[in-house]
Amino acid sequence: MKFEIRYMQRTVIIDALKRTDFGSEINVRGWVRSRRGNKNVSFIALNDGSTIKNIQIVVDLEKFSEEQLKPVTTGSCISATGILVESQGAGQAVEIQLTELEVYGTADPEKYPLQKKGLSMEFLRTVAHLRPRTNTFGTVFRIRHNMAMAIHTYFHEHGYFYFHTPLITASDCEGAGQMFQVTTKNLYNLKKDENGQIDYSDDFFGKQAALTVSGQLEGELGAMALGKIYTFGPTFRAENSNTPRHLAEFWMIEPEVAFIQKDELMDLEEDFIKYCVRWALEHCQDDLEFLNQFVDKGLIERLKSVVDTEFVRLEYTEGIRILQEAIKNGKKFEFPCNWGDDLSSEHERYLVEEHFGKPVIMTDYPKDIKAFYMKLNADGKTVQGTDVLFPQIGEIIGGSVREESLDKLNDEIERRHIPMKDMWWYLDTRRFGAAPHAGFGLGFERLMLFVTGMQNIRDVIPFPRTPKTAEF
RNA sequence: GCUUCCUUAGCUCAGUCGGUUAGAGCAUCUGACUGUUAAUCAGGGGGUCCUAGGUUCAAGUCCUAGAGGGAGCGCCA
Repeated sequence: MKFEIRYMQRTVIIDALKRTDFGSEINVRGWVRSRRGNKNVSFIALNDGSTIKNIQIVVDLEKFSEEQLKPVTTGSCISATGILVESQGAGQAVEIQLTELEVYGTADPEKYPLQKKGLSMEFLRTVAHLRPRTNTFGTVFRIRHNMAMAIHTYFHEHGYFYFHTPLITASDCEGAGQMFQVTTKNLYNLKKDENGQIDYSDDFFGKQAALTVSGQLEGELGAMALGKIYTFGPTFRAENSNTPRHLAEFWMIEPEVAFIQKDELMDLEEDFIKYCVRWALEHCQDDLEFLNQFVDKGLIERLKSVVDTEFVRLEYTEGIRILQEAIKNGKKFEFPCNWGDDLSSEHERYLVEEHFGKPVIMTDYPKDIKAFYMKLNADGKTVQGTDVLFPQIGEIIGGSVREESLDKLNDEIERRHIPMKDMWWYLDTRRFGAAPHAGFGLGFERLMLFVTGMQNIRDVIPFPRTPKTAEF
C-alpha cells in the first residue's frame, strides 16, 4: 500500500554533508547554532548532533521576510527544506538554499543560556540539561557511545559473554568502599531489635541491602561457567570523594576470565585499552580533531603514542626501589614510600609521568594493601594484583589474579575478620570445580578522560553524581 | 573528610591603599553592510558586587559565620 501524500524525508546532517547530488531537494532538521547576514542574505548554521559539523542554510531575503526569520535564533529548533548546492563560501563544501522553513521550537535569546562562545566547564555543569547541545559535549557524548561500542565489540569478538550482575546487593564485604543503602523503610520510624539495632527483617529484601560497588564477585560466578565474561554497568560508591577523577555513580567494565595467569591478564589489560583507543582514532576523527584543537593540543599525539607503546610492567618492589633511588637523588615527596606502603598519587605520577613517560602496569603488591581475593605469591608476602597506571588519570584499571584455593582464601578472610556469612555462594566457586582465573575493573569515565583529554570526570558523563550534587 | 583558592552584568573577567555615579570584552537589542564563517562596524539597554552579621564617617574592597564552585590530598575505578 502506497501513501499518496508526498513528504520530505529528513537527511541527517552527517549524511547531507557527504551528498553530491546538487540541485536535488533536501530536508534537514536540527538546532540553530547561529544566524548572521545582511539585508540580502542570511546564513543559518544548523546542527543535529549527528556530527560536530554544522550545515549552512542560505536564506534569500527576497523569498523570506525578516519577520519569518525572527524566531530562528541561537538554540531554536527548525526543519529546513531546500536545494542542495555547492557552497560559494569558503568554509564548507555544500549548503542548502532554503525554500521552506518550519520552526519547531523557539528559544528566547534573552534567556537561552548557551552562547556562541566563552562558556566555562563549571558554568556548563549548571546547565547540564542543555550542555549536550554544545560542540564540546556533543563531541564527548558521541565518543562515549563509540567507546561503549568498542568495549562490547572487543569482548564479543574475543569470545566473551556479556554477563549482567545485580545492581542491588546484600553482601557488604565487596571491600571496594562505602555503599548506598537501599530500603523501603520509613527512616523516621525505624524498627529496632532488643539490642537497639535496626531490624531489617521487615525491609523489602528482608535484610540490609545496598547498591553495588562492583560486579566482580558475581562476575567470577559467570566465569566459572561460561569461561570468559564481562560486565558493563553502573556502579555506586558513597565515598565522600571530591576530585576530578571520582563519581558517586559511574560505569565500570569488569572482565573475568577462567584459566589465565598473570601475564595473560596483563596482555588482556594492555590489548583491551589499546583496542579502545585505536577505535577512537579510527571512528571519531572529526570529534578528536575538535578536542585536539580546543581542549587539549596534545591529545591525538598522546592517543597514537599509547597505541604504539609497549606498557611498562613493573613489580611493586622494583617500583619502591626506583622511588627510593629518586629520593636519594634529591626528589622530594610529601609522603614516605617504604616497602609495604600504599603508593600515593605523587609516587604513581613520578613513575608514570617522569621516570618512564608511559603507561605502567604495576604488579605483585604487598598483600596488606590489596583486597582479600587476590592470589598469594609463593613468597607469602605479595599478591598478584595488576593495576594499570596512566599519565594524569592515575589508576585506570585495577586487576588481579584471584585466589582459587579455598584454604588460602579462608585464611585471608579470617585474618582480616571479614564478615562472610552472606558470602557462602562466593566460596562455593572454590569448593566446586575451582579454577585459576583472573580479571580486572576499568572505570569507563576514566577511559573517557584519557580518550577525550577532558580534565574533569564530571564532564565525560551526561549527568554526574557527586557529593552534594544530584541535579538533573 | 582535610588543605587551599574563588564567588562583581546573561557569560568571561578587571576593579589600585577602604573614598564621588562599579567598568571591559563577548552575548542580547536597534541600525548599517550584496556571501557570512566565533562575520564586521556604530549605538542602546542590562548590577541583590553569593548570603547574614560586624568594623568604619565611608565596604565590591577589611573581619566572622554560612552557602555554592574549583584545585591539591586521602579513599578508589
